[in-house]
Amino acid sequence: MDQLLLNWYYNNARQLPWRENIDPYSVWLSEIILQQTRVNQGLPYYNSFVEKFPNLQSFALATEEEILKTWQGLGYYSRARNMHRCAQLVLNQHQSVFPEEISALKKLPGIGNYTAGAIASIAYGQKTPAIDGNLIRVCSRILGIYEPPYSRLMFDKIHSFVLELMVNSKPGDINQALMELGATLCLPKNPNCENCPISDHCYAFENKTQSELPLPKKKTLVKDLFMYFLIIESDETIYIEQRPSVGIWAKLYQLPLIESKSELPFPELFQAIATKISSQNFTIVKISKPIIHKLTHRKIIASFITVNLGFEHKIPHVLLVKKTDLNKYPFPQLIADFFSKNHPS
DNA sequence: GATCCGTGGCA
DNA sequence: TTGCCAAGGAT
Repeated sequence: MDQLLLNWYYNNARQLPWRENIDPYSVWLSEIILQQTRVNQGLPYYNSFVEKFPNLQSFALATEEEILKTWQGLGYYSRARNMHRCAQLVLNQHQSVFPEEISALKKLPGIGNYTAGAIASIAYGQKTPAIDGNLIRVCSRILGIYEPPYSRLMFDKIHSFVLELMVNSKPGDINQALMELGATLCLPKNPNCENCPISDHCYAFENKTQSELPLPKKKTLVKDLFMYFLIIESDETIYIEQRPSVGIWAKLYQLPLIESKSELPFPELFQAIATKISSQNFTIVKISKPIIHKLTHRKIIASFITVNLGFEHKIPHVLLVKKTDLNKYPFPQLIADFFSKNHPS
């Protein structure tokens, strides 16, 4: 089965930049970017990172804010912060070379079971399965695994199956071929079994049960979150602030924010604004129609409130910046969208 | 093990 | 329009 799979892979693999010159830094960079992210979405980011930070040293010596700015719009920003810490650790403790041992790789920030396996197998040729969502889907169908996805039992079954495929084949190619199969043919819905090189070996294909494998994941509860952003600006300047170092959009920048788990009635909102800007001397010019911004686990209902400040009042704990400098700060997509519509650079 | 952490494409 | 979920990791 490994030969069928690899023949298909070598003839059908997409040409991707991280597959051209394989080195640990490129593998690491691409694997982190592609966590929970489709190739089409991550590809331009990979190219930007390689251009700005062509090697591990340049990545490690950049500032965290530069990394976050380059990451802006890709989501799951802890990946960017962890990558920066990881690069500095590799630079300072591993002589700028990623370790080969799975156990050592997993100690690095942002590198878990999957990514450690991917780096070890693709960059260093070790016989180590890299089990991601694609392998969960592909292997659960091939083997007919009716276990909860991401359960220990399922990982163990997939691990031993993939290990067998690697006995006489290049491990990095086996992992990538299974992922490529999952990403292009063995899709969650309407899999393209007609073109699958190993459908003759597939339990789900034989039993026509592709649609029920793998078993569905638990749905995450989505809670409402109300955000009231304050637009406090002059012709050339505007107030922004940095978010806390934990939680949603950690360390990114935004307009001064009032946040609530429920909708704020106007009197409470008015009082919250006064508290936020430490002044009663202001007027509300306009409140935008709410914008819905969906995260995995939150439905954000965002309003943008235009506020006129009293004469020469300075707001504590926020930054007064030139609008022409806004492109230097990393913003969440919600805020970046606002600026692109209202302050096109 | 369960929850937190983005964004966007697609049916 | 809504739901699904993608080359997952940290806590």
